[in-house]
Amino acid sequence: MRKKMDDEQRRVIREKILVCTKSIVEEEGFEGISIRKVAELAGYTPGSIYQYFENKDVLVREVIKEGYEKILEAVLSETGHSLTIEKQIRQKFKAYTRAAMEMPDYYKAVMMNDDKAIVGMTSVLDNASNGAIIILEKAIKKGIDSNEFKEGNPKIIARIIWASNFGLTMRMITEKINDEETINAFMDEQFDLLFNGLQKKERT
Amino acid sequence: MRKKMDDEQRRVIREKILVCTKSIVEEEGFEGISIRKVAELAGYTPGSIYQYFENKDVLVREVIKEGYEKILEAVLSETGHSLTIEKQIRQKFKAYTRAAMEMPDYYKAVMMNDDKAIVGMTSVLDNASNGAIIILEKAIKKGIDSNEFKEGNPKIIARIIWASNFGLTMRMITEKINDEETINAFMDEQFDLLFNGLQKKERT
DNA sequence: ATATAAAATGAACACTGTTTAATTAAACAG
DNA sequence: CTGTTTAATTAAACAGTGTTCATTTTATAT
Repeated sequence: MRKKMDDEQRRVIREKILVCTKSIVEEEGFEGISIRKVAELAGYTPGSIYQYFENKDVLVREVIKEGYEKILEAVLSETGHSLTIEKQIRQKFKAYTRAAMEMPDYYKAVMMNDDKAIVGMTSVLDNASNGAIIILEKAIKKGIDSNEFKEGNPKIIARIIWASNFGLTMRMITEKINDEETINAFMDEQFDLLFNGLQKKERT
Repeated sequence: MRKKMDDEQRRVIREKILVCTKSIVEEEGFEGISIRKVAELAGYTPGSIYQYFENKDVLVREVIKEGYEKILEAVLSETGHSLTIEKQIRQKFKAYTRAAMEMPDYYKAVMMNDDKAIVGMTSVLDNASNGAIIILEKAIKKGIDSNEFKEGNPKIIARIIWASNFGLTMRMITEKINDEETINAFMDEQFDLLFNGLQKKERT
């Protein structure tokens, strides 16, 4: 009797299917994914794909997840430990945005999808112990406690900064703004506004 | 010989098709739109739809456009002329966001679509003589000229505020935040940050 | 070599957008 | 009222989609 594939064999085939799907995304975007195309590229018939992925959604979700993880890696590999906390945050966000704009399809897919499983992925940022949001939240709390920042809920403020950054990134992607200088100008101005807004000062 | 339909007759039928499409969107979202469903609802066969709309994209684009116009109306109908400029802007943005969150599918469709014809629609906001962005831009220019706001490019700052608002709105839609109080808290905090950041003051 | 179970296939189903030949319907002339 | 003409509508087909499942192929243990 034919032996059941072990987990490693299955993993290899799943990986091959994922790689083929990603290559389709690179050439035709997420809309271009079709089970038949994936199958042909992987050297299978369409039906076989279902032996490795429950359905198309699961396959696509996996591809999105792996793409987004690459974007997140850009944040984590950006250390800049010698700078002030504000500059650290700024650099991390900029690294994140730069990575997102290099994989716009993936960024869009993960940020816009209201599929529960994918919304959950975005909150990786919120939950991961060293995720950008947590670092940001702690820095803000520190600033408030030391009376440097104005009063406010650090959790809410952190999320607003993150959402604001997302909005600008998304608009730059949608409007196909590619010029590195323009991108930098927009991002710097946004952080200037937001961080300046955090300072504790009376309004004139 | 059968007379050609006049423009009014065609308009009426187009309108009927649009109404049917919108009713599908309301029940199943934009993904639910299919020419066959639209045709059946409108009392036609699929082929006939193509007499009134070049293709599905054109039909969908028209539906998106009309939906977004409704969102924009909310901004325009929000007068609040007795308040300060900052409060006017704040109120307009809040009206816009509230309208967008009541028609999330349409807002999402218009803001996320990189289809040239639809990106053009979003710049209605930029171009319309009394669009939110222009008002914002003028107010910012005034603040800078009167030495009240810090130095900066009003066009860029206006776009950043708009993009930041979009980001927060989109995240609240995606994360299905429905509580009116929470929505208000997030929006107010965002404007506090951004407008406070605009003030001309030395950083401590 | 053969039996057995797992993997892979191929065909089918129900759907999609779109095109086009054929049909139906309406308005005019005689 | 009867053709004729022409526009509106339809029905059928095409190529594509995701998915399922009976059938076939394949690899292994006996």
